[in-house]
Amino acid sequence: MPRYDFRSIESRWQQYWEENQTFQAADCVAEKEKLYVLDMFPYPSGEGLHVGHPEGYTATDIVCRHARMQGKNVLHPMGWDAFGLPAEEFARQKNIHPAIKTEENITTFRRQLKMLGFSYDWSRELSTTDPDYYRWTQWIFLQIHDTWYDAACEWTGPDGVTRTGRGRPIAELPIPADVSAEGTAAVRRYQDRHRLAYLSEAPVNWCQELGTVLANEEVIDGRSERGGHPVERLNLKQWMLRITAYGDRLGDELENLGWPESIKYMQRNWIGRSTGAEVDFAVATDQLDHAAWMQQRNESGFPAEQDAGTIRVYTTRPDTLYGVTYMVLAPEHPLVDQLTTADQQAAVDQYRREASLKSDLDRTDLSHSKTGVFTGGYAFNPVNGEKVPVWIADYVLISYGTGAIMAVPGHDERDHEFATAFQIPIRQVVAAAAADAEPVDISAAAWTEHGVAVNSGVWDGTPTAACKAGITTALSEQGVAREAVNYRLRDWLFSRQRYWGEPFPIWHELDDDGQPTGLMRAEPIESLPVPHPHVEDFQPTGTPEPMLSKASEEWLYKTDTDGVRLKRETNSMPQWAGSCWYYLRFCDNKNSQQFIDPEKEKYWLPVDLYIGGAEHAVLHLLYARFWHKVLFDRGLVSHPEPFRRLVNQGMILGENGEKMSKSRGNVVNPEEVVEQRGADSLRLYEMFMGPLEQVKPWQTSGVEGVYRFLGRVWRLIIDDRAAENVIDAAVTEDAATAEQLRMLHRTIKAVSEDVQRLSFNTAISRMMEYTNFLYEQPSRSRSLLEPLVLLLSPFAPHISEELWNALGHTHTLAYEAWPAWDESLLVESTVEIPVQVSGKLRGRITVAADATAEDMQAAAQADPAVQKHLEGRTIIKVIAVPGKMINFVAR
RNA sequence: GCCGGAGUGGCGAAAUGGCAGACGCGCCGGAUUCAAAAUCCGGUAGGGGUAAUUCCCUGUGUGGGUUCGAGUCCCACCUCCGGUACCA
Repeated sequence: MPRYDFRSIESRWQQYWEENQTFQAADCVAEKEKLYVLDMFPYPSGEGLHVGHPEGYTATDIVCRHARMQGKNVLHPMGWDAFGLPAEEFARQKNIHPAIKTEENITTFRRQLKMLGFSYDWSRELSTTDPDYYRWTQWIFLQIHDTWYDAACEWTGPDGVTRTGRGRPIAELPIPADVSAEGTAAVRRYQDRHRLAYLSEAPVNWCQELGTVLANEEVIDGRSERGGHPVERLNLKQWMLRITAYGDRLGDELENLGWPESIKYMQRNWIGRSTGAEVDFAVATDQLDHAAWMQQRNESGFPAEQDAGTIRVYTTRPDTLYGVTYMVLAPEHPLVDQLTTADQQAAVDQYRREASLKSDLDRTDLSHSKTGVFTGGYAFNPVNGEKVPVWIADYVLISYGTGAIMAVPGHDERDHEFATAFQIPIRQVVAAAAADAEPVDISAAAWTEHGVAVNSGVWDGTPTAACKAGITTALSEQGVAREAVNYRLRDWLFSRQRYWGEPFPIWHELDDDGQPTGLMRAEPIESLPVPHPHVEDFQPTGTPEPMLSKASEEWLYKTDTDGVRLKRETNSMPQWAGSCWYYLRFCDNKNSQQFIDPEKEKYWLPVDLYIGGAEHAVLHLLYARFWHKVLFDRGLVSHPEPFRRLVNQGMILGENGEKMSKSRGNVVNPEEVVEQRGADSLRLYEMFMGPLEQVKPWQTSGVEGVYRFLGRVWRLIIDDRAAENVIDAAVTEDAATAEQLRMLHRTIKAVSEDVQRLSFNTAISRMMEYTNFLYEQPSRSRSLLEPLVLLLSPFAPHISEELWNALGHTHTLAYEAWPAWDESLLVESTVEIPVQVSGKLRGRITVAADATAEDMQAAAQADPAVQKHLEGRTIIKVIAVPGKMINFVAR
């Protein structure tokens, strides 16, 4: 019994915390400083917890327990990201309903997390699959659906910052007169085209085997990330979210976030903003007189939409227009047919067929060399009237820019490779700016640096930057170009064909023949949630027809009050949807009137610390920020960013230094560790392994080490030979000595500062050192032990509660004041400092702590060891840092 | 290719430009024990020297540099890990 019996201790305290609701957070406590600390909530897989989960979760738990002891009001919730494909795949194989399997998995996860003693406020638990939760996921979708982006709107938000561009209610969208003249149906279609959630026919990654479309990032080398099934490209009507409208703000507002620079960088890269120009090239035909076309453009100006008979390209290097020797259209480009001549038709058709079979990822695989086909058609270069051949090639993507490029092989690597392969002329139009630079040679490779224009008519000698601006302005005035901004970021493909996802709160109007008219109605907010329909058959439909189309007629159809027949949208939302806003719902998870009470939102948000794996660096974090900004624009949240500080925990590798995986047989099961050494040992070990953010291998013997440490702390206080928890005889009520106090306060300071910095491994080392020190002491004053228990409690809460109790306290230590250190007790009267001679350590002297440089020098020169090294040498210089070190520079 | 991050004992690691290797693992030795486990105490970068020591030399991926002084700052390079990749 008085041995350190973690089994009984841990279950007893977990029960105590639960019964006393120790960690329930009160909302809107004005007199306390709030702290919202969030873990990335897990997908409750059938495998249960792995050791990576407790890593981040322990880190946040330490921060929270520490903060409570500092008197802060702490929000520390947990929930489940429970929609998703694995449960559906399981259902398909075992014919068990995903809802049942999901509930089972959640039960396991909850039990495992409780077993680790995390101080979550479990009353705020939520699952994305709860109707009460997805009701509001659907509601937020309707807010996004009800919003258009007014790029010109200048406004000042509740944060006091003035921005340009705002998501506004669709009712405020100005309707052009010619549209309203066509009637209400035309107006509705016009609005639908401008919503932030819109339907679009687009080539998507369709996986027959999984029975769903996949996001680009879910496709690897032409196969599904999950299961490795083949993926093909299909044109399907899909829901898209207009995240590109927020591209600039998502990029710019990263600036002040306390996030790792690498993550910010990755997000900026993902957004990939570039600036340049759109330029129109007139398609050469027998009838076209280029000079006349230019004249006409000069009068009409640059058309907003690309007009017939012109190829519009996007370029970031308008300064290289004189170097254009050919153009390329994406194979899917609508002008291909028009440009292709009769004798090239067959080759073009075949090339397009081949390209259509490849996914974007196949096409962007750099390993294959450039392919393409000449269309037979030509277009006029607006800067010099040259006729340039137009090709099609799959290195140009229809989904980026205008789907067409002007090719400048002299100054673009891809164009150079292509031109070389097809013997197209390469022309130099940029030269090195510096007079003494080596001449640029573009025969073997493109030269992509900035310099000065050459072979570029009136622009010769103009530096690249000025030339870009100059040509763009000049061509704009002639009506053949305009400045343009492009993003690598695409609109977010938001629909899936899966069963186990949120239904869309959208109805499609049907005509008398039961066919969709293309007009839609939103589900009225008061009838949310659109319930997740029950089905019995989880086999994929085998077609792009979504799984939800297997639902009952009653779910699928209704007649609206005006007599219009309606059919439900049968696509479902992707797994990202639920995780886009869960951090908001934690603040107010039981609210049946609103997705969050504005008062609670103002109080708790933003999240002060968000810890999770780096695998979510881009997608989850970008999507959540996007939703948050839409809600912000619509006045539904008061902060522009959801997560103030972000930390990525490093992956834990197997004992062999490889990634943990079943196939490698190196998976460590946390439940077994808890079984053998207890939750406190697991928590402590995961924090002791190394810096939180670092990738580090598991060492089972390391768990043993921290377990021994906990045993040592236990025996500092408890007499482990007694039958009951009896305080050890060595524990006294005496006053501590000055040295003991110095060690204590040094430890308090170090641990406090380390916790602040999330440097948990060094904090634990400090407590170990202090414990080792106490073992050397002939007697142990209680005043030296109680603070240690408090310092240890965020790391190993169960043993700490037990020891606190044994020391005579009747209440939990969760809200005891965090120990304070007294700086005056830290100073020692004397210090030992190193003495160097010419930079080499030659001795040590002990001097008064406040010794001056002169005192130190005198003491050092009196030291025999130092004297030996100074003998016969001339001291050139003495560097003495009081209290630190002294160095004689001698010759 | 590009962009990050990291290279320190047998291992995980520590170190505001100021005594490299704290703390832990492992290993070695001792105490305790009939014996073992557990526990407690001591040692442990490498090489050399000494009867012994608070002795000497070398050492933080490689090569340069700045500095009285560099694991730490600067330049070049090597290796590993992560991310990303025809975005015009």
